[in-house]
Amino acid sequence: MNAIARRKSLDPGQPHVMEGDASHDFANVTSGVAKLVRGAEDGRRQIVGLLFPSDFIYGSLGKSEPAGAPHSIEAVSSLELCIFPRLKFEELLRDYPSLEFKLLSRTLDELQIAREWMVLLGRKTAEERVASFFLYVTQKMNNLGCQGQTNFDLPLGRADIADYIGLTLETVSRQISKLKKDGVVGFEGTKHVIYVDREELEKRAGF
Amino acid sequence: MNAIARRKSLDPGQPHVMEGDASHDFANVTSGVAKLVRGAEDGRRQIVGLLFPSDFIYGSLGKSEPAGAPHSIEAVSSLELCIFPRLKFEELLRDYPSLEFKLLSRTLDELQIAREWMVLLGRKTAEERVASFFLYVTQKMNNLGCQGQTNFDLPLGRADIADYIGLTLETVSRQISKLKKDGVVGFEGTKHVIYVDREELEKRAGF
DNA sequence: CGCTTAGTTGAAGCGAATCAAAACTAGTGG
DNA sequence: CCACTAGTTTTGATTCGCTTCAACTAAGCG
Repeated sequence: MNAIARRKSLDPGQPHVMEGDASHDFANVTSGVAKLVRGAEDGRRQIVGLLFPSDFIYGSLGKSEPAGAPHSIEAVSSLELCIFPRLKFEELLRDYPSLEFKLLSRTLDELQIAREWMVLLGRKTAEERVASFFLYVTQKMNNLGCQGQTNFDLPLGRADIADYIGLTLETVSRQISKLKKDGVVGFEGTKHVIYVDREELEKRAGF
Repeated sequence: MNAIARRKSLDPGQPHVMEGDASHDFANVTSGVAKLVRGAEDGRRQIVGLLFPSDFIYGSLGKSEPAGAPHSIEAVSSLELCIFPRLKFEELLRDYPSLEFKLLSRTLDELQIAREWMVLLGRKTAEERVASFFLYVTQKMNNLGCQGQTNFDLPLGRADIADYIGLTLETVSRQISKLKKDGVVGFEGTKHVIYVDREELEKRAGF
């Protein structure tokens, strides 16, 4: 597996793939966080997913003429990727069925997350969205760093959070201020989280 | 494949799976349309996906202790399913790699659609949402019935459309009225579409 | 036909967006 | 170490698009 892999490093903000690019290869995030972004000419943006270490980036599978990438992939923090050329990767899938099964299982998880987010974007209030976001991030952080550590940096700035949960950055800021005032989350500076009341967040996150 | 399949028929409105149900088997839609629904106690609902003939229903793959279903699956019109018991189906996947590959490919398509919908729910205006919905449905209908036929029944009523695109049914109704008035779509009754100006719809659908 | 459900239309209210400005952070170089 | 600048975050005032509430109309069905 390592034999066919190529490494790539990206600085914060740099794109790995641009919307519409003829695409491409598969990859694996080994360190850092990336965002999947869809943007309009008029400035509107929607983040459709975050990639954490161990997450996959899918090329266009089995398509003879790969379509343009549906969204850009950009580094949020310093990002390390492990890239697999498309054809080589598909060979690999054929040769190692357990790898393909794993990939299918992961993809179903991603689909589940996307649908969860559809509920958030379609039906939740501003407060519920922000609370849900905090729950999602703390869960991710715990899975990675393992264990109940409520002490980590938010992977996104206010503007990116807004684009992820379908609000404006002003509304996000106001809701975070409210959570701070109510003692539901604690901050050190603007990005570093030092305290989280998970139970209260769940109450405020809605369904 | 047919050897392990069981058939099931559902009337409009009937559930195949309820939210939270211990789940389950895999299935294939052979006829009709189904909706995937997530609902809150306070009445809010979000449809996170539609299933047309040939679409798959996923059970909990490879999980030793299947989690509760994240959303219910309900018949929209008369629905015919082909059901495969979970363990049998997983055997099948092991024995026929090409089936698994196909399934992976389909799942990636579903993920793409879900993310497209995240953009709609997070950033589009009411008019853009309704236009996008019409484009989506006409495309689906053409794929199924094949060829440029702009003559079909909407698979959903106003309330379900609203729950699919994250609006209220009143707003949906107003936007459809506007499209009719502007000659972008034509109706016979309230559900039967007899004319669609695809180009104009695309203009109004936003990004 | 009456009856029930689904869809349309109107008026008023509200939550989040927008517009605007101040406060805070972080980097840079004197 | 501090002043200076550019970018981010917070806070405030106002506006606007969609929701809500309400009444009416059309369509499907025993």
